[in-house]
Amino acid sequence: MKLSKTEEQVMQYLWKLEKAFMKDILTEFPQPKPATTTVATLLKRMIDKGFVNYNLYGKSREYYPLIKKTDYFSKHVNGLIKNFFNNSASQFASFFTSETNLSVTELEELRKLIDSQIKEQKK
Amino acid sequence: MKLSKTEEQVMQYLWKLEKAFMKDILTEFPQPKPATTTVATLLKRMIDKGFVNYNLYGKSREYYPLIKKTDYFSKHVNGLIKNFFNNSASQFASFFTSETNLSVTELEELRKLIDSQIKEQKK
DNA sequence: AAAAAACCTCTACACTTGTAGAATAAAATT
DNA sequence: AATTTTATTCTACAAGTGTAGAGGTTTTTT
Repeated sequence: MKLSKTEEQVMQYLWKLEKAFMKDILTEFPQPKPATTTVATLLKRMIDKGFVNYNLYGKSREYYPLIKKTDYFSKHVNGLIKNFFNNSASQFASFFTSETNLSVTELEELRKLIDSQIKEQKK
Repeated sequence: MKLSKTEEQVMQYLWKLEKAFMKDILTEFPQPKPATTTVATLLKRMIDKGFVNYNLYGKSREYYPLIKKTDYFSKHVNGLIKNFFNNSASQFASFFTSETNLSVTELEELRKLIDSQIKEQKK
């Protein structure tokens, strides 16, 4: 099961806030804010899909994500990789470095990261 | 305008084949193949969306993509980056290296690529 | 030429998504 | 306590998607 674009947006807020009441979520939305009922519908759907749950405090619900952002995201990226690069992450990586416009600084940072990854894995 | 998941699949075949008659596209699909009419519908929608066009050879159409895979893909990835990493490609990159499981060899390859990118940009 | 296969458009239909009003209940404010 | 605000569920509806049949035309095969 997958979240739709807008549901993903709500998810982002939940990941950011960790726990949130309806009100908090609405606060996060930029103008023009959607109707409360819209967000309520989304949350309900997300609960149905198993991505969100809530705790009851008295009678108000404090919503929280059931999946970690990184987990959700890896699945996402892996789907992308599978879809576009015949499942080759390295092919994707090479595409990525050449096609997104990272600055030299960012590239150097990235190289540093890769180096530490390599060291990590060689252990 | 965006392609749906299945349309993307057809697009993949078109990118691979470069040009293709209906028959060629159907051949690409793994079992169980969709009905011809299904693919026809998809192609029509893709034409409407402006992603595909065709040449007439006698009375049969040879379909071809109007957008390059890399172009389509960068848009895609950039959307992803915007969505998940507040528009920071480097943040995405760092996530990417740590969360996808690239082997040491692949990482080293990637580092090589980055190095040449850096050189490229410093010119 | 007759039959079979291929292909295109139209139509259809169920499911998902974006969006929100109506109705209701509960909570907060005056 | 009365009013206003907030939250929740139901209902709704248009647009998009996955899937394919019916009908018509063309091309290929027998």
